[in-house]
Amino acid sequence: MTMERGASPLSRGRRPTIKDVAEAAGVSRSTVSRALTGSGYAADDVRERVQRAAAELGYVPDVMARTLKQQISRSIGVIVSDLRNSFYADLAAGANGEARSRGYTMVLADTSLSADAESEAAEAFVALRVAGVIVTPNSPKVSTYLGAHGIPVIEVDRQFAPGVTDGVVVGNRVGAREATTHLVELGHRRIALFIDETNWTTGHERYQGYSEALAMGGAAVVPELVVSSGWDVADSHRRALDMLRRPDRPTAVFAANNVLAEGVWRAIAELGLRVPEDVSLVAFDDAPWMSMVSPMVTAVAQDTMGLGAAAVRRLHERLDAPDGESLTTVLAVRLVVRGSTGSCPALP
Amino acid sequence: MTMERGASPLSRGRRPTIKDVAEAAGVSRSTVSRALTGSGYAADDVRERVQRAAAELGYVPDVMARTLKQQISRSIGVIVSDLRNSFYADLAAGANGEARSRGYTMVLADTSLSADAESEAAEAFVALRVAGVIVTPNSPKVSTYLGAHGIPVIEVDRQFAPGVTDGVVVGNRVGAREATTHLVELGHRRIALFIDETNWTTGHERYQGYSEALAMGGAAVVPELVVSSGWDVADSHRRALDMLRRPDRPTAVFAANNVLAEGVWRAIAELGLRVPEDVSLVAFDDAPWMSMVSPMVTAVAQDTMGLGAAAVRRLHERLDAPDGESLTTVLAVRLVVRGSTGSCPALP
DNA sequence: GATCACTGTGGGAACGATGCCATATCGGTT
DNA sequence: AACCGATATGGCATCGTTCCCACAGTGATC
Repeated sequence: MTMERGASPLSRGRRPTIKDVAEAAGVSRSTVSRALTGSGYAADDVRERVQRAAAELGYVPDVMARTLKQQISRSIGVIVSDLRNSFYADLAAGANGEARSRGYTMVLADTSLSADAESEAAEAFVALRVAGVIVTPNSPKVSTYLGAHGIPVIEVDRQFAPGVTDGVVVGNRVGAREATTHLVELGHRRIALFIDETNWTTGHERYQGYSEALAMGGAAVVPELVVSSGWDVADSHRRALDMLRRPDRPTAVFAANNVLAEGVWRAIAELGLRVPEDVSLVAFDDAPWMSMVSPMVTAVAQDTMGLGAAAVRRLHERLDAPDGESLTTVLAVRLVVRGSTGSCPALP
Repeated sequence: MTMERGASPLSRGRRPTIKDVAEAAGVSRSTVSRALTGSGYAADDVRERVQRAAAELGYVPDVMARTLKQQISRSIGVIVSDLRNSFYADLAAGANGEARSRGYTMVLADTSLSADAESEAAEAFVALRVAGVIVTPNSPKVSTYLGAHGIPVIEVDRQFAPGVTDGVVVGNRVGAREATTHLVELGHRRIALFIDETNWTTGHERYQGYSEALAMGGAAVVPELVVSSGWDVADSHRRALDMLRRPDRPTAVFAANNVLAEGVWRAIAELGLRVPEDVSLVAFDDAPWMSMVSPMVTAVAQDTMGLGAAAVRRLHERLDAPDGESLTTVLAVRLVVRGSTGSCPALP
């Protein structure tokens, strides 16, 4: 960033173009281009003169024009569901860092959980001719649409088209199994599951992990203990209240994402239940608040920034090898045991 | 990779251009442009034919080319300090929503608190020829640089160049005064201030508010109770430990942002102090965790998404009137009294 | 002294879209 | 019959950049 002084040549309306630099340096536009980008011949003295002229004029190449000519974009699109959720914010932060270090800019779209906004964003990215798109998809539509337009897509966190589209996800099944097994080992058998949905991709896998762990503990899935409540604190809060008020309430709850965990936590607090004496809680995704509360919440921690960074890396591999086999990267998760999980109250 | 070479008309590799649409519809490029954008004459049947051809080809206009020709960009740059901090994430979410509703795309740069990254981002935005930039600045440099390049800047949350650059901030002084007055009214006099810095813009104003409230309560600022610890949880945590271990520890703490509040909260928990019996805490910026912990933290709540949205609105006003007087918008804050603040222990 | 390789530079055609201007057609008026 | 305004369309320059190609100069080799 070169700073300009007072009456800079910039301050008069029109932005300097390569032509202005060429005239100032007394060479042709071609030579300026070569001198500044470093591709092709340029005598040392000429190069220096051009660079000085460019600096004096405050010339900054127009990325639009360059991209138009080269037909190669240096920006990536990122579509996330909800920036206000720390998970997506961290994801975006991770993607941003990796993109920056590779000289890419990041165009971000927060869909606020709206399907329309997701499609809109995809269209905008096609129009912008981004090099690729990273998305936490809510349906297969985005990937299909972008794929049809020849834009590489990396599905993150959830993956609707494994084998067709690249993906970067975490070990959902293993993580959910570890979390639930942890509860089983503490003696719990009536373990509730709060989850957004159980049919697709990530939700399905977490449900599988939960169910496997129960089976290994000799218990079965009790349908009334499985709550599918979407991505909504209010709803999960209400349904947690209902469930925890019942006399045959579960002794432990596994909340499959940080939003649902928040609803459950609020319900527990509201009912004055003691954690973990009355009810244990374990969450998938270690949100910041979970280590602020008391007791701290046991959680399956994901390297969320790493997820974003890995997605950008995967995208670049894809750009380098457009026809390579599509790949799903699975990142490890880690169960962080904290105070919110304890022995089942029914047992000694 | 399977996705290419489907049955779609797109899959010839090359993306369809306006020329392809023109040929398919049997008209000229000009006519296509007029028919699709709706500016200028186009017979109904021709318009329809063109639209159908465009739809069939999956034609999406190239924003780059359009922008280059029109010299008017429909994207804005947003520079925030740290997306992982809920404050900045909410700000970005607010800006994104408002931008989307106005048909703008958002290019986001997270500087990770690095000054270099801030400059880099500014440069990238000049190169991208964005319509304007919204920034939570860490120095006056960004605004100066972008201003010199004729790019409108809106400074958000902090403002280094009031009267020169537009700004959108909150009532820092009033908010800090209310927070501190609340403590004073509860009988506190030894009130510590944790703040990032006290010399510029937002930090200075919050310090002023704190100091005014103390004065109104008949107390003076005690330098050793004012901790400037930057944007760093670890540092504020350590210094809070030091301060709260002393026998003459403060009876209340005002943490001037959510990061510092986190450090203080952790220190309080670590020392086993009771809140608010042993020490009261009030924070500036109501982060999500503050209503999850027990007791909940009294905080000065800002409409953070509103801040981002207001910045985008201000930017558009600026674009409509490039030479208008520069303006600083001040958004109201609201003290949310919760359980973390109580009567001073020394008094009855 | 002709040929060649190499260095260095400029001219000009793209890239994909827009929008000014010229032109064409047509019903209606002078 | 000439002219008009309105409607409708195409031709072409243009935005800022890159990069292919032509060309000029310079030594060195045959």
